[in-house]
Amino acid sequence: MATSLSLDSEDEFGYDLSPEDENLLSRLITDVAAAPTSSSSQNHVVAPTASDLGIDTVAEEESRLNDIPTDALSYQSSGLAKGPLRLGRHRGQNPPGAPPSSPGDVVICYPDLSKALASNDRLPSPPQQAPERAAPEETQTANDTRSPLVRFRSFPRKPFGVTDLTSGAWCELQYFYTLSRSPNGRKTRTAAMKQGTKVHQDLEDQVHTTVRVNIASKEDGFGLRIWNLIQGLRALRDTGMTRELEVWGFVDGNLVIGVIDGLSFENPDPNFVEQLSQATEPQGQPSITAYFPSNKPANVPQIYLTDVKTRGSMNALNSPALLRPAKVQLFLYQRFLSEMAADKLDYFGIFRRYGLDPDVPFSDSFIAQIGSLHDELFDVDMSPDGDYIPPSSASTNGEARVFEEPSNQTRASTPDHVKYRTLRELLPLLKTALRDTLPHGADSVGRLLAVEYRYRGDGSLIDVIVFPMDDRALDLYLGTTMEWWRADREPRGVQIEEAFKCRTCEFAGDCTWRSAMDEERLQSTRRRLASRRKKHAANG
DNA sequence: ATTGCTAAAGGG
Repeated sequence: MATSLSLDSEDEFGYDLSPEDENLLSRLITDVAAAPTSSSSQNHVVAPTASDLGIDTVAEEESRLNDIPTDALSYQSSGLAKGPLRLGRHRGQNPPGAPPSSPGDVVICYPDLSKALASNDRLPSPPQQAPERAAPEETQTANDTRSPLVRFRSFPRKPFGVTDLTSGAWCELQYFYTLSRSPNGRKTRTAAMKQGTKVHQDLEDQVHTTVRVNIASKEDGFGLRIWNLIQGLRALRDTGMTRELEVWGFVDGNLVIGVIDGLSFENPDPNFVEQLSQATEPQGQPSITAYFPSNKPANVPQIYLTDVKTRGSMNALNSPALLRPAKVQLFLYQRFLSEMAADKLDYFGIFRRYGLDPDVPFSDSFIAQIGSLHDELFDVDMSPDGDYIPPSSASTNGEARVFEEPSNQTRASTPDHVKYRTLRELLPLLKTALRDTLPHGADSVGRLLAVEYRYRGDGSLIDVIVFPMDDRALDLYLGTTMEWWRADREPRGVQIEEAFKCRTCEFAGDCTWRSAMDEERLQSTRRRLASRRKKHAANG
């Protein structure tokens, strides 16, 4: 095809892919399959009729705080909950301890976990600790022989994010430097990134409003994330679209977290369908999206995934190098959501990875707060005749006796009524929401993916790039990118054709890649010259 | 008004 990955045939950069693999990999770069679609659909600002609450993410996830006595840290944190935009009525009050936040008047107030984090995780050593004879494991950050996977993404550290897996599509070495050299293992935020965050926030605010929820345990925290997911799925089903939906999946047995920018029932490019069927895997069962008359794709409503990228100029040009990480990103989202829709996700594996006990009851405070947002949490109204049903089953293990004090007004709903008290009990509700919104399993998840380029100035739509899901390309990419995470090989720098990336890289100064590359080329040239000399000698 | 801190992604 037009451009290969520019893998040098002499393997100068350490690649040793088969021609077929090489071809597949190159598709990641070159397959800008669709011409940019018109921007006619750019004002589909969804009126947030808003029966639903989508609760935004939580400051939890500090499962790594495990080795620190949690009481010493006074593990009292909070997360953000998002509610409908126009919320005429308020059900219930904020529970005691909760700030007087109301939808529309959003209070963003994160707990200060920095000390807890610093002492346990990211920093090589606690600052107050004497430098004398520091633990050898803590000091040798430069020549640490452990794999990046073990060093940076194993318990009690946070799991993989989709970003972890896509960053290598830009430059593996840059990401490795980010992980190992940056203070918190993350990239320095640029002004462009901050603006991009704001554009994303503005978009999300069109469908959600923030409410704050207090978190008293890590189980609370993950419970909130599940509630968020449920509410996001319902918003998708009820309004046709939602934003910032969290998805989970496993790659090589590793948990990976992702957040899908946009989900909608609207096909990003209806004319693309025929081409799409050719891109799906030929073997295996014929996809329902195939063009055979018997399996009309139009009969199955599908939700389509979008990722928003903001640009600094209205006439932003898109190079394949820029698109490649976004493709991997959307491929991963597509796969994860498909697997969740097909009920193939191992939720208890997720709990295990986070060190969560699926049977630990949510905190009283958390239940009260969620209960004020979701009536369904309680089964008060669920009995057919409206009678109060004693929680006989619930009290069998004694867990129902959480409130022993007489309940006051805000605790009118006793835990006896609570239907979803634990992560385990919450799971069926999530599975139901997945079935309701994606009733055809993986076939409910569209295989057409879109990158939406928006102008950072005002968020207006610049361009949309549409491309099909490509499982083989994703598998191939994951296979190669996991190699360096496992330390089966060194992380690679950019190809020489993409050296422009180094211009904006904060590690360019002491990056060894270029000199190493020069050295390799030098030796390669020497080899070539040597063999040529031999040849000459033989001939002459 | 904007920044840092949890999340992930944020841009190039």
